[in-house]
Amino acid sequence: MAETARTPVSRLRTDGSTSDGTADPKSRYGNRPTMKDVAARAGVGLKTVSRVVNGEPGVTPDTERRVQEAIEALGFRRNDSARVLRKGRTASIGLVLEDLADPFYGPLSRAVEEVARAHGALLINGSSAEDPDREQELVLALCARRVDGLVVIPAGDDHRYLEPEIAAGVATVFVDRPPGRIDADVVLSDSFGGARDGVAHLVAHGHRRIGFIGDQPRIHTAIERLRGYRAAMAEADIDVDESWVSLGPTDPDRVRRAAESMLSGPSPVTAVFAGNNRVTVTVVRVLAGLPRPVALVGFDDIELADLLSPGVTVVAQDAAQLGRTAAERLFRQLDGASDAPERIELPTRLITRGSGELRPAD
Amino acid sequence: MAETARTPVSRLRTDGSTSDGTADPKSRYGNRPTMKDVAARAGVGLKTVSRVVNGEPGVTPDTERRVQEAIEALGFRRNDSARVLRKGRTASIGLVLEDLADPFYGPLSRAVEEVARAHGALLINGSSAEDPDREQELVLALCARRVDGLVVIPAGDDHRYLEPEIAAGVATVFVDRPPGRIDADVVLSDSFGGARDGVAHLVAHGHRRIGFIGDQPRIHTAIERLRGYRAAMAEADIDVDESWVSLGPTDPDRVRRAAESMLSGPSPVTAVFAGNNRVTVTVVRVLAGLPRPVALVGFDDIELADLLSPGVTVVAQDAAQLGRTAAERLFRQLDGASDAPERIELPTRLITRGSGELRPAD
DNA sequence: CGTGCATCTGACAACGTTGTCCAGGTCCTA
DNA sequence: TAGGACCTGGACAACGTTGTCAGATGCACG
Repeated sequence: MAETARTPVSRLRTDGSTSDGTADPKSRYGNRPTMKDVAARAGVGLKTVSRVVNGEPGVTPDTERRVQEAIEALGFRRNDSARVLRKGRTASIGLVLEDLADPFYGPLSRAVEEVARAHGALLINGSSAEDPDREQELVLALCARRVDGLVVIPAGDDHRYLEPEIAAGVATVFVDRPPGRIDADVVLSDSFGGARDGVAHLVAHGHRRIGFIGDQPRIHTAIERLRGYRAAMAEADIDVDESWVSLGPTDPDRVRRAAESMLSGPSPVTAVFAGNNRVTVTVVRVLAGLPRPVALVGFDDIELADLLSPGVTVVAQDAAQLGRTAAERLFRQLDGASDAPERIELPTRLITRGSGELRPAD
Repeated sequence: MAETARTPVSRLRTDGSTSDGTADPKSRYGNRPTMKDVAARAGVGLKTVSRVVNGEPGVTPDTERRVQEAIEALGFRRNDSARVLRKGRTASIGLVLEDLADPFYGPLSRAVEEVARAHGALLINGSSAEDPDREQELVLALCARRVDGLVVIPAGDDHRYLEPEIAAGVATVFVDRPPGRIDADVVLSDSFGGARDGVAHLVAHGHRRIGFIGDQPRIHTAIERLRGYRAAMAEADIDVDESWVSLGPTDPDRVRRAAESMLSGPSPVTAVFAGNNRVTVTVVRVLAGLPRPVALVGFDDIELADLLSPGVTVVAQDAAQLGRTAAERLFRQLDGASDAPERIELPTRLITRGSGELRPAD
């Protein structure tokens, strides 16, 4: 077997090999019955079975019944691989996102699935874990499986590798972040505006020393939200002390250190803007351990935010709507619409619950 | 096109038809280059291209280079449908669960994906929305796509329709709930024991009138947890007043009504055991609006549970571990292990945070 | 009773890939 | 230099399905 793949085409194992190294094309375990078997058993021709299976007209009820019986008896199930080979479309779409376990992506994924289902398609998804190589590997594996379309939440910033795919007719829509170095449909939330509104909200409640904790700077939403933060600060004529700003991975340890650092020192912040749901959760934990109240506004809504005290004020984006919009756009492409690539931006919504309305202590 | 599918084989649309009803097998949009095209361009034979693409030995470096160049130039991507047809394995597994957007299933799904990835396989998933017909439709669609294996969180209670598939060698593992009327591997959490421990915890803190709000009675985990509740009550010699028990859909309205009903009336409960994460969240909301404290223990951990006041005491199950265990079992089947079907039960863990330690008010 | 038409059925090729097998070439050794 | 071993490359069939097209069957009518 291929110990090292010499080509970038796909690193996924699709040969019949098992882990112990045997490769036996014949013993494709269990040898399923084919239409030929059904035809033989029913005493009809191959094509007649095909007609019955696909509900095509031109089969007498009696013949159809015989075929159905044979199908039942043999446990026949049409092989869609062969069908796809013949017909060209797979009725499946791919979704590549960062992490299915993140509460932001679950609803997004589900929304994409629902739209796909409405169009008779299945969803194949993969998590890139924020790794550009893994994103590309996944996307190409999906293309090798000839998905009809792709919904991609990019991890990388160069998607030229998708050019041949798009040229070959694979419908493609990016979500949450724009693609890099190619032109394609993209559906975004208004990260800039949302962050600006959130920070302005803190300013309106008297804060001037406001911290910003965001995701890694190579992530588009992170820099957009930071831009929104800076815009709101500039509009309020506040000079941003760079010790108030922290971008980086969103694991609890890093966020905790960032928060603790900007909450102490010479000019401690009196309010924090958290750049996404994971950051918000960690910041809530940090603030809960402090003696003095610190204001907080987070990007992304989080479950139970209303039941904390104070409730967590957030800039909410509609993950499901994001997914739905992208998927609908995708199927419009598949239905032959050939509009120019479009950038759709969905509004965010400030939900005030208390934490953003705290006044500065000093 | 098929206006009504006459067969249950698959209702998904895999013909090349577009929504406007045209069907054109030729115009399988974009006509991708094939190995034949690559071979022609590189001036070599078909099989030589195949060898290069698959990293097989027996190609001179010079020839390989020419082939690689042709692949690059044409944007060739191997068609895995054809490959699957030839080789038998698809290197993909299916996951059918209730709802990807549920925070319990996200991590589970991700864990399955990680194991699949380690085995070089992709994950196709579908949400059954707790509808047995939809579950079957999804499973059969996955089988038609010839997934190598299936991880199923059952919605229905009769899985005999899977018999031909399993006989044909489709590896199958059930998770979270056992299959109905067939024998297969299943990975469960200890719902009975977990619920019993949780309720015993409430009893130990002096409660005798304890409510139980759970999922619909056709769901295995719901009745197991109810059984655990009854066992703990029996061990404490408490007669259960049936007005304390409520099973049904877990939408907020129904749960809210159930909670309010058992919290009022002639013998109001002083504590509630919530049957899953969705129920817990709603009950927390209801209790937050009450003047007097009511004790609560929930099945499933929920995010931020520690930051509420009081913190929510839960019986935690490890969703990721559930998924991981199931997927590993699946790939053991695929690697040829032919053990008898097994039932694996993972332990739960009581996490005390305050809400379960409240003493009854009366 | 033969012709024409409508309806139903089946033989065959093709989709793109991989496994088998053989041809032709190179290189080494006797 | 002849013979063999070895290496590289290509022709061909097969995987299971569907589209095309022609053949078979049945029936009505002249």
